[in-house]
Amino acid sequence: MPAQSTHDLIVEKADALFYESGFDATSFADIAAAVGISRGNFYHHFKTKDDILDAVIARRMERTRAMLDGWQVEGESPRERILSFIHMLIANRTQIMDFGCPVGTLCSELAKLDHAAQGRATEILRLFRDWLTEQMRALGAADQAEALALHLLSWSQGVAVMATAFKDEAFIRNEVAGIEHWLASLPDLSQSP
Amino acid sequence: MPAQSTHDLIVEKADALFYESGFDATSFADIAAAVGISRGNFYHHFKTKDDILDAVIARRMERTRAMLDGWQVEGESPRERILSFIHMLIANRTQIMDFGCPVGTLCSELAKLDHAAQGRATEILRLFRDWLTEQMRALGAADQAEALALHLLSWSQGVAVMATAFKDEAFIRNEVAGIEHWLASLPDLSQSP
DNA sequence: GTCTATATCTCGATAGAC
DNA sequence: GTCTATCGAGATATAGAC
Repeated sequence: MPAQSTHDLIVEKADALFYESGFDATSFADIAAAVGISRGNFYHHFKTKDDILDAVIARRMERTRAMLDGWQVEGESPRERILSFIHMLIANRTQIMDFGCPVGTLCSELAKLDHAAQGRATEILRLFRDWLTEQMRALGAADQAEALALHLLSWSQGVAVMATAFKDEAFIRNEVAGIEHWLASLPDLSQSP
Repeated sequence: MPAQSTHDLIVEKADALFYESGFDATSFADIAAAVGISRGNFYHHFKTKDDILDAVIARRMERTRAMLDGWQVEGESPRERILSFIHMLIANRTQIMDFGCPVGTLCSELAKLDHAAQGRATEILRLFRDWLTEQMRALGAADQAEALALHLLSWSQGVAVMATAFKDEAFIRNEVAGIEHWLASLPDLSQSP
């Protein structure tokens, strides 16, 4: 494995800080301190804060694609693959209770800032939507596939917001059980003629 | 109606700006400009920015209580009252697509800022939770009442986040129809012996 | 590619005249 | 109760030595 470039290290640390403290509240000094370089050195790699945001969003896009590809290969059925998505809420529960969903909270913040990158952040959410739509279609949902995908994505976003506000792990587990029950109740029409 | 005091006017304008731009991104200068007073005059009314936040949260608590009381009086059944809650998503759809839910986004932002007022913001959400729990109990949900209330609150939060990200009014209407269907499917046990 | 030093701006907050 | 003037801190961003 090659040594990580300063450029990539900045993006990695900025990604974490934007998640944990928000984009606006994270300063160059915060990122520089996390990376271990001086503030001045920063501008050799990124000219503006918005450039870093673009790089962070691009990184999240890449990693999301890789994660979805992994679930696609590992899952032996659409239902199993959708469960991989759902179980993110359990796997990341501690971080979610502290900072919410990385994508949902970024979209909400950029909306309030009326930031130009708002559309690019939504693209990450669209990756999930399209992947889930594909799984729903494989379940035979046909023209209902996208609505079901959006509903599931929305459900997970609601759980994340509530978990952050109430810091309630039992609520997360309860809702995840509810989602699993809902998924199981969806009829599988893919074997029909 | 008495003339509105400068104090109350500051809180009203700050409330709107915190919603539309976020707490952190809203400066004293922004609020002062909206109210039409100088920055210096500000500190006669509020000593710190956190004091304004506390006043804004208190205002939202009051107004939420008043709204819930109104629904309680106007609604002729628990089901009707719950519909009043659900239809907020339709009535406020334009603002929600621009800025999300005022309460949910505030809780998320304060969580990332690790702000001391985080718990007070959650109290607003708790008002909705407890009121909805009461309605569910009136429907005969008994020990499931709070879980149903949290589920509905979570559902609405998810719709708000998604609506903000995708700017999709059809999605809101679709989900509201789904919530109405879910509500109608809940058995009413309140008439049972 | 990394550093120090600095410019400029805006922030929250204060002092004091009226 | 409202204003102007100003402080110190910290923000983004730049210049230039090494």
